[in-house]
Amino acid sequence: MRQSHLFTKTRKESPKDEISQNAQLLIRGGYIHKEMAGAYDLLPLGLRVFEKIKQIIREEMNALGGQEVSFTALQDPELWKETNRWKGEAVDEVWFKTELNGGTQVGLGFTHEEPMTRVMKNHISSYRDLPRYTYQFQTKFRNELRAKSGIMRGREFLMKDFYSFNRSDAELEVFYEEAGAAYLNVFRRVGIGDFTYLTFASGGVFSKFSHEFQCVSTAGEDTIYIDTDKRIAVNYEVMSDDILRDLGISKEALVEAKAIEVGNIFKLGTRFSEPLGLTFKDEDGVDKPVVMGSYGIGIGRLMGTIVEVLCDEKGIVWPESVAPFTIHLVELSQGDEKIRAYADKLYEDLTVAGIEVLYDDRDMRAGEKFADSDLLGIPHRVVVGKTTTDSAIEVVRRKNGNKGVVTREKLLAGIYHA
RNA sequence: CGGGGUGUCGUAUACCGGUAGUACGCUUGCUUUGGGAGCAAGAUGACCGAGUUCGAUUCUCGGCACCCCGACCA
Repeated sequence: MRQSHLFTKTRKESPKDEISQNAQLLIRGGYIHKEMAGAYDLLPLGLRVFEKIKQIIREEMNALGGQEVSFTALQDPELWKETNRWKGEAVDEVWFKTELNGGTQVGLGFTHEEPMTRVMKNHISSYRDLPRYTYQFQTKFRNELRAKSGIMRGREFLMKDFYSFNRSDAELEVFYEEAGAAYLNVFRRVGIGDFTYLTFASGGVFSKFSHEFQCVSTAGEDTIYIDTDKRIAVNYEVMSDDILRDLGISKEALVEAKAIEVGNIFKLGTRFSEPLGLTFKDEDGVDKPVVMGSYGIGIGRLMGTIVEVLCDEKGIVWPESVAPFTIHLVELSQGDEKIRAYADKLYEDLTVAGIEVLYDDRDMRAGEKFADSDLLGIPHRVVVGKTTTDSAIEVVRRKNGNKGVVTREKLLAGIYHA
């Protein structure tokens, strides 16, 4: 991608209506645009990051046996009345409700347990049909009383929601552990593994605990207590001596921290299968309710968290796995046609080699190009200038500023640092 | 939802009951050129509505929007 063709521009100043670091940097870099409180547009760079994150999650969910689907946002009130969740007060008034032209009420989904369960009724009738796992990347609507923290808590957001359908609590238990491990894989792969802890949290009405994945950050809204040796944590909401005893954690070992909830997994049991009539015949011909679980990750929140946790005073620092491009090629030809031609050719060759390159071919001063490059946070900056030769091309690593030279041959082979 | 605050070019800000200024960005020209250049010339702005007033961007009221604190957060 030639940067001169990219329709977005960077900004020197942060918008005054954003306090959160994630939104400030993403807006300044032209990754996103704020449409209204709690609703953001993804611009080309932002969409690229989003798709990278989605693909990592998709791979992990597929490895769990998940089958990808995509459900409608429109929700049938009758279905939700069966689980007693159509009433606004039952769900903290997060419903966006609207109506069809004829006056029929519909809702915009804030989660999908009900419709997912209903669809599975058409396909699950025997123990031979189980287990089954589904997931989707789907837009959720939540009418939050107060949107805040930039893209971390929006009124419309893309969520990966995964649903498990098992024969028994024991079978769910085994799967639940696998799902937790897959979640840790996701957070490791997107670059925040070192800061993210499996956290015991309230199980609500369904079970003793649910598990959250909490990423330590001063931007977090939750408070957790971390056992750094065991790499687990307890949410302060459920913190008590009894819980610590159950978990075999000593109080002295705990460190308090603010954290961002980047994922959450729940054992639902038969909370939805019973009222909605999702049952199967077991080997003895007896009807039993399906045992369910649900597993969520907010994609935008995860993107915001990566920004919050890894950025520095100059801007965003993307891990290679989710960066919009791998290389930021910056030419400093300043009117020198030879340098310009060299950079053009290098851009073409890198692209042909299958490397994702953002090519800053704009006619600007070096300082401005470097500042933009730092702000955008692409992992490797390749600088083509007066001193560039095939045997010595300058590469700077964004995350630590380390500067080195590499041959053209190595660069095209995907080796960016000597 | 309770409390507090703010709405001025694209962005960030200033001033003012009587011609709305600055910086960045944008256009044109010249000079410059490895860390957000200089000079010159331009274009672009008062959230909406009502009221007070000779005159309102400024004061008052209402609306809307946005931000912050709290509450909330399967």
